[in-house]
Amino acid sequence: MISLDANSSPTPEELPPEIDGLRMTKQRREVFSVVLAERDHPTANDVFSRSQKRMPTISLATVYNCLEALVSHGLVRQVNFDREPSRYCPNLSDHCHFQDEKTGTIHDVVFKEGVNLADFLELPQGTEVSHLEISLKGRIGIN
Amino acid sequence: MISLDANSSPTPEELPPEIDGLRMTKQRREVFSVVLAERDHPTANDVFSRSQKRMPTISLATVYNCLEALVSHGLVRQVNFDREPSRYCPNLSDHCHFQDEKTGTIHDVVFKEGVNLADFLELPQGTEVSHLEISLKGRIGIN
DNA sequence: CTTCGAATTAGAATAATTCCAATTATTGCT
DNA sequence: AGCAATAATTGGAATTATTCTAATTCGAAG
Repeated sequence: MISLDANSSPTPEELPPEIDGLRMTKQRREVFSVVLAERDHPTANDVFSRSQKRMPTISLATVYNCLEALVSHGLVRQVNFDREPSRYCPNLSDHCHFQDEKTGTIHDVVFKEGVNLADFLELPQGTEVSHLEISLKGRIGIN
Repeated sequence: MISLDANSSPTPEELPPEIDGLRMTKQRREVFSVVLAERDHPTANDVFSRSQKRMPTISLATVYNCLEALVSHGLVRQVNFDREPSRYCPNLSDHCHFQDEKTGTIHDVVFKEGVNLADFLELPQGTEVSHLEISLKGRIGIN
């Protein structure tokens, strides 16, 4: 299991050759380590420019490919706000996202203990939810 | 107040010359009536082609302008699913959206009675939520 | 009727993302 | 190890929803 400890994220070299059945190529390790390192919900472009520091030959298409691979294998979450560019989040715990309207910064927001979807939504019986995204926007009171 | 009755939506001519301080031009009335008429969460393009039936000279840019005006005046809601084209929804009651993965169809999902955001989210105190979007994807059980 | 700001229009521009075809890397086999 | 088959990477072109621009038209107010 990959550490989600804020103070020590793995370097690309520290990542194993395979995670959850996903072959970790050099580029995927680089991209994954970038997403793990700064948990600031970077866009694909952000990931691209950060990756280029260590791996100047990586291409933007590859960054998109790697992110897509990581997302579809459940190692990274894709975060969308309206029509803004997608962002990427390595926090796999159940949470949603709040965007500070002032700065654009995105914060993780966790659900209260024991909260369950079916508890607050009038879903038709038999509905299977495979994907849920909750996006909030507003201002943070305390600064 | 505009009727949200599914069986009788207003024709453009029936819409007043101003709603909520928004001047209702011919085009805005046309666009609004289209969104009110078929509550199937059309994209801007859908709205464009439907509007063209009655008003062949309307332009896509105008449809975007009108939708933006209606949205920013709170007469229509903009609905986003991942990176798909935005869709538009005239249902102003508190609800969220469920996309059937099989068909792509979007359904309104209402909250259970008396449910409140703060009840299930661990929001930092003083946070002001100005905008909330909940998007679900999955399969509908009963057919 | 004229004026003036707002709305509309067609088309160009933008920007995120995806596609494509060619190259390169990696795996599995013998 | 050598080789074939498969998968990943690459750069650049293509796509597509949306926004912008500049010119025209509309409509309300005087």
